[in-house]
Amino acid sequence: MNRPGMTENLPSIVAIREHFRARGLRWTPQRRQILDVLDRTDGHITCSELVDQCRALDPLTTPSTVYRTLRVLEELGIVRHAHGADGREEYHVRPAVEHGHLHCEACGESWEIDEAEAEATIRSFEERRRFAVDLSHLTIVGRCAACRTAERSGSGG
Amino acid sequence: MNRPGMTENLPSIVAIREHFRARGLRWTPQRRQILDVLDRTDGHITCSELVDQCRALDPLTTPSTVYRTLRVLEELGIVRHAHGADGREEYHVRPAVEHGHLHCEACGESWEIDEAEAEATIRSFEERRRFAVDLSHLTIVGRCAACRTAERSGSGG
DNA sequence: ATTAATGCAAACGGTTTGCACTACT
DNA sequence: AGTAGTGCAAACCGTTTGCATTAAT
Repeated sequence: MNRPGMTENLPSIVAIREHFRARGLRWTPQRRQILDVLDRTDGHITCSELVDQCRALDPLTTPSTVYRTLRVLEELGIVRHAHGADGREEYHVRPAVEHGHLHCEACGESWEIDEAEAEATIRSFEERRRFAVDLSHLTIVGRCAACRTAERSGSGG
Repeated sequence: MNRPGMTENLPSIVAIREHFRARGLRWTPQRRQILDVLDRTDGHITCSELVDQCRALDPLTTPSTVYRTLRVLEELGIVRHAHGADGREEYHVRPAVEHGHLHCEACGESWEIDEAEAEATIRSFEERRRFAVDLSHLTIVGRCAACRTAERSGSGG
């Protein structure tokens, strides 16, 4: 999560505002609000989480506005969406470095996969198939070390 | 796709019927029909595709029955579900060998990834994180060789 | 006869849309 | 003033559920 006043994941709000205006898009309080929430978001967020968090700041927040804004932000390249392990739409705050996710199907925890970590994967598909893996869309599901250990010791449930 | 009379992906229908009965579950024409469609399916199928195909055989097919049967089949270990690149539920006909999918975000085509092909991926996460990749749940999204070539020659969209 | 499974129709949750209104530019 | 964006409510799509009925055992 970004520290207040620091934008690690997002270009500065000011830069984004200019980005909007340059395209003839308007800068509204709702959009600003959404960007504020995204700026505080670490990694990814689902649409409904975003709606909820915006509602915490402004109870009048409407889902349709959030969804529409998200689409605009994606067109501008500021966020990207992918589908999480449960099939829901997840928006990634566009990170300085693209990354994927590792998701444990036992405990539900997830972790980021950076390019270094995905290197073997990316390279193997590049070499075998000339297939360019989209790291930001990569979600690898399986079982994490902790859960595997727990399974081994616990009663096999 | 299986040739008629050959069941490569599924245990034989007879075996499955016994599987059902052994558990006190009932063998109905609807279930048989669903299994027939699954048996002809190569790799994976979405629920609605399955409903459609069943309807082609029997127009009276009801979605709820299909969804419910799919859940039972998953409990019996006969199929597995995952989420495709678009977030929809996809059922994999349980294959002799588990596999994942490679999905091209440009042309929408997809291919199977067998264990040999996923080896680098599986091993790298095992080694770095002790994370056991669930190959049958793996969907790697990116751009295939053909689309990359097309992009290079065509007008950069 | 027993009780699991079906079919229907309604509910559901996430997402999208049409439209009149608001407000940024 | 002009037009993009908002808010609302209704539509939508895939999926799930409750319940009375049907049918496999």
